[in-house]
Amino acid sequence: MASKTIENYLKQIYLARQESRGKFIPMGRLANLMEVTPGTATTMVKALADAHLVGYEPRRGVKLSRAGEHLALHVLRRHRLVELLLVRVLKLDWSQVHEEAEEIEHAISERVLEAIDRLLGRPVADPHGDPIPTAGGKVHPQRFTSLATCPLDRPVRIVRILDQEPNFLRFVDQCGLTPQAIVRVQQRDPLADAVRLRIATDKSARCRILSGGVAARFLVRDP
Amino acid sequence: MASKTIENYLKQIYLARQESRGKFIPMGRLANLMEVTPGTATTMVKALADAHLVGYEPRRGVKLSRAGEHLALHVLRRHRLVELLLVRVLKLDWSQVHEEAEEIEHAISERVLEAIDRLLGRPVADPHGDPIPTAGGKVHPQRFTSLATCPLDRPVRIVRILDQEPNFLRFVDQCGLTPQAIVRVQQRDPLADAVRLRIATDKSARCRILSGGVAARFLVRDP
DNA sequence: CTTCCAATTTTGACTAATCAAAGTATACTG
DNA sequence: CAGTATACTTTGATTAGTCAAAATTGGAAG
Ligand SMILES: [Mn+2]
Ligand SMILES: [Mn+2]
Ligand SMILES: [Mn+2]
Ligand SMILES: [Mn+2]
Repeated sequence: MASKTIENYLKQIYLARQESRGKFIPMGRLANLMEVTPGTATTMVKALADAHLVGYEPRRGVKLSRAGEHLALHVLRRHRLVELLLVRVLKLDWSQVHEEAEEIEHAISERVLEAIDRLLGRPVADPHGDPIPTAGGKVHPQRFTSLATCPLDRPVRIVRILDQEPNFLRFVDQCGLTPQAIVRVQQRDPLADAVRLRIATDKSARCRILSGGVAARFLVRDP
Repeated sequence: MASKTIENYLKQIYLARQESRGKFIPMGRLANLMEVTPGTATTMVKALADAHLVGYEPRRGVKLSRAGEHLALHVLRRHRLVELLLVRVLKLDWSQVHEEAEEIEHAISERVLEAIDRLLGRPVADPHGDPIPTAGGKVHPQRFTSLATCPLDRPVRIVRILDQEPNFLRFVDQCGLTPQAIVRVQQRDPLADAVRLRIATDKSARCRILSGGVAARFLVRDP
């Protein structure tokens, strides 16, 4: 069995590659994500390479092998199913479940995972809208726009939040910008880097202004 | 935070002292329970003593300090609440939950624990009838007899099984000797070391024969 | 081309947890 | 009481994961 440490490295490498579409993750980036010194990351990655879980090219970076990606997806599946269990069954606040799942994801067996999946009715997304990989290790590729890029003056449905930071999530909750909410972007001001929008379900007709960077963290699709 | 290893040692010391009422647990016994070599147990216990979690007397053994017992009870609380969650909510077989909880008990926070406790309605016993320590670290002292010692020909209620071994628990399930079952001991033969009993809920009026040792693992009280 | 810098790798050291095997003390046994 | 068996402790070594600090390198800037 892969250790907790190994699982965390693989998951982090997987997630890092999602954003920056380049094949290799540089060591400095990985070290930052794992909150270790660069030397530690280098040492660890060489060990992972020996175990054929990653490919490593000195001074270029690291990328997952087939086996490594497979393992990373399993960890991600556990993480996201646990998050959903914590929210739906144990009624924890969605702003907190990421941190909790970070530990629990390493402690549950295939049996327990299957039981959670069954209880929740084979869900396809976690509380933040992040897709849950299948038991076979497949992720349905999402091609969503965001509040920073979607068409103006048309209602769209928020389907995913690309941020796990508790304070940010509490803010999102406050605004009513949670997944499933219907919103309409009214205006974008590129120079001010501002996005003005209205939340359909908010009767008070109040507008919200978000920066472009924040708006980009809300993925949306047609309602 | 205490490591997983430390939590397991403390819990094992606590449980070992329950049975053998002597104050000190000998190193050999602890090493066996922890499935490590005696030298490892000695080394570890000396570290625990330095952290004031146990008292250690060379060649006599180890016992929990106030702080150590407190921590052990917290681990036990997590373990037993997790077991109950797995059985009641996730519908896992009670023969398997002990092993599962053995890992999960180290991964859940106070927040998650409280949520489980709330969801389950502040239960006082786990699926095996083992008492769940309170958040404050108290255990209600149970004074039960067992099928090996209870009066003959009187109905009694099974309240606790002192064994976590999956095969044994499956056998218990099969017989219908699970907690809450009502049984009546018909006869004891000390020489043959045999206990004959009937399960009240079993219409077929079949008898079971258990050895004295096995019978002693079923704690009972008046129905 | 040289020079220099930032990112990376290497080196040496440390902690937690473990084992094998050698040494020691206690308890039993005659 | 001496001799031995058993339980325990000590010693030396190993593995996983980590950091600090020194060494290296690949490229950007002049
Ligand atoms: Mn994690
Ligand atoms: Mn999530
Ligand atoms: Mn455990
Ligand atoms: Mn139990």
